[in-house]
Amino acid sequence: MILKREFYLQPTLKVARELLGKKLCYGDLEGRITETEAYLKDDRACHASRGMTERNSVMFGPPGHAYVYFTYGMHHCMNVVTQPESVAEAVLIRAVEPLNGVEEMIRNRGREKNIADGPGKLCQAFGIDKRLNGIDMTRGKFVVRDDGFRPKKIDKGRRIGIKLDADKLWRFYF
DNA sequence: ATTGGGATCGTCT
DNA sequence: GACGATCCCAATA
Repeated sequence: MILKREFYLQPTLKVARELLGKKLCYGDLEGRITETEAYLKDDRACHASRGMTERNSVMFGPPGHAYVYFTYGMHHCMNVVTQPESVAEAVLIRAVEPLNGVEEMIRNRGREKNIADGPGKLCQAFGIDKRLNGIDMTRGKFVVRDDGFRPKKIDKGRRIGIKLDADKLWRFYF
């Protein structure tokens, strides 16, 4: 079943944990989510922490929508917005294990290994870019599904690549 | 196995 | 005008 609005209204740290093991689906491409990071409103590492800008405005919108941004001049990263409108929090999808459409992902990536084991890599593998910024992930062809899979054990650690609030253990993986 | 540098450009100060 | 919620390759140990 497709994850719906209520799922994304739970506390953001809980959403980040519970997204692990769910399936990220974009058309026929599917991958098991294996790593996430939470970004909270009073968190200096969060793009929204210094107010709304054109880039981060989707984070201030309704839950269950995709926040896709472009960074380092060459990579896209994707989040799912959590919390009600005007509460700017989100969960970054950092890695997935390819399940379906692997051949297409390999084509998109131009290599056979390390297909989707990073936030920029999975966006390239799935063909996710700014065109998907702001779209509703509770319906349509870009969604997260629960197929009953549950991770055996979930680990946590520091978030990657940030300077501010780097001590928070808000990265989850299995 | 780990580390360091370069690529590259949209966004924010 | 500076720098990033990154990736890849090459060099090192």
